[in-house]
Amino acid sequence: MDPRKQLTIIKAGCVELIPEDELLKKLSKGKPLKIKFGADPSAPDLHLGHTVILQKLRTFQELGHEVIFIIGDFTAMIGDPSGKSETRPQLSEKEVKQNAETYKKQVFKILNPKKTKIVYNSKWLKDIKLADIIHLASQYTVARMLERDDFMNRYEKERPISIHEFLYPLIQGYDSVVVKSDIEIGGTDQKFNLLVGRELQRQYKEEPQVILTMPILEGLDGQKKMSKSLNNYIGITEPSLEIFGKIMSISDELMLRYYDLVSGLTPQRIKEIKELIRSEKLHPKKAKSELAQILVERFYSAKEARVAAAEFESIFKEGNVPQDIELVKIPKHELKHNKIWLPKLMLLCGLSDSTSNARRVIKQGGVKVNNNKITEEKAEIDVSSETLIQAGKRGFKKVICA
RNA sequence: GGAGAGGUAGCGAAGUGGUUAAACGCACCUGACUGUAAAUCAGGUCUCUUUUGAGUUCGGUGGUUCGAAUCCACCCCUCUCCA
Repeated sequence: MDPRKQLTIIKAGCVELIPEDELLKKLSKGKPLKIKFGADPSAPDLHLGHTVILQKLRTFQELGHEVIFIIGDFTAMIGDPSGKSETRPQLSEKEVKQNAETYKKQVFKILNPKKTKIVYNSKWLKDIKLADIIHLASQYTVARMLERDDFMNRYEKERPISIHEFLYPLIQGYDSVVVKSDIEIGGTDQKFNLLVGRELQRQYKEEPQVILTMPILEGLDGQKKMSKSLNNYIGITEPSLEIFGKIMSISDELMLRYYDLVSGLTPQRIKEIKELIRSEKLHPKKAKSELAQILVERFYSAKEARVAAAEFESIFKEGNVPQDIELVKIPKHELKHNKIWLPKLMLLCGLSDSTSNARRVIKQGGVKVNNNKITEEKAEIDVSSETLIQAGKRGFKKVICA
């Protein structure tokens, strides 16, 4: 494809492309480019936030380029401090390996395996010599390290910065040298690291990579970045109804942001949708439902998306209960004359973390048993036959004695 | 190595001997209203206890005291300045 056309497609939705003219030059060579993406396997499951970049990588693949997917199994042991104002705990080798496997499996929900090369950076890092590291470290100064936002912030706020954290950008950059990447892509919080890679390639007499940063997706709260540890994420392996429901619960404002970043629609189409909402020709709830369907379709199928949408309506509009509810078996020894104290039951089937909490929720009117609201915390429930327990808007469990 | 500052519940931050399970803000949960949106209002947020109550919390360990997050000792951790 014409390099200029490619450039336009590549630029869509990205925050920065540094430098643009170099990319155009690389594209003009007419050869497939190596697109580097480094994943930190400390987060075992992929979520919607990761897909912002993965979709872009896929676009590259569709344009005929090759993705080098680096699993930072070695660097994970350092723990990139990006976006966090504190040192991350170091992971054990075993944890890292497990997480890396999960990653590998999930990534191909989006990427084309034929155009993806997965590599572990421990391959070239595990035997690296101290002398090499010293040489590498000599390429950068402390002052330049402190240019990085989160280092500077922590420095100013008198928060600890460990020396080994300085190694992270250096080693990540060294990966670029090793794989001879043409382009490296990352979130905006990775800008510094990506630039270090570019710089190092230059020092090691390689052609410097172009860097491309993508926006960071906000989590369900609309404030902080989406991450598993903040529990504000939508996992791509979550059940379809769960994904659907989570999208429906985000704010309208956030929905527009998600349209921009993860809908995969063309910029013109997104603009149209925004305009329709603004002029009240399209109800925000409808727009949200459409977005939810797009996403379920992406991770499952069109059919699954329709089913999820229908079921969602059935549950929340008509007050029905979901089709598939986990059935929890209650051991006999917990029962007295087939009955069990409700808070205890909620604890056993996972609707509450403690009986204290269960009691609170009951008192607040958030619990239904077989569709009858129970506000008496002393309630004893007969579980000799299958019984439906609801806690809050989303907690559904069926219980029966084993 | 020397001098100083600091470590309180998910986070931020009060509290400097007793009515403090610990103010306040954020976050989160439940209910009302809705579109499972936002805004708003009401209630809640250590654990156990089927009401009464109990137990464990304020970096760690000991101590003083009728009584400690608050006082003392030692230890661990963080930051700043000096070397």
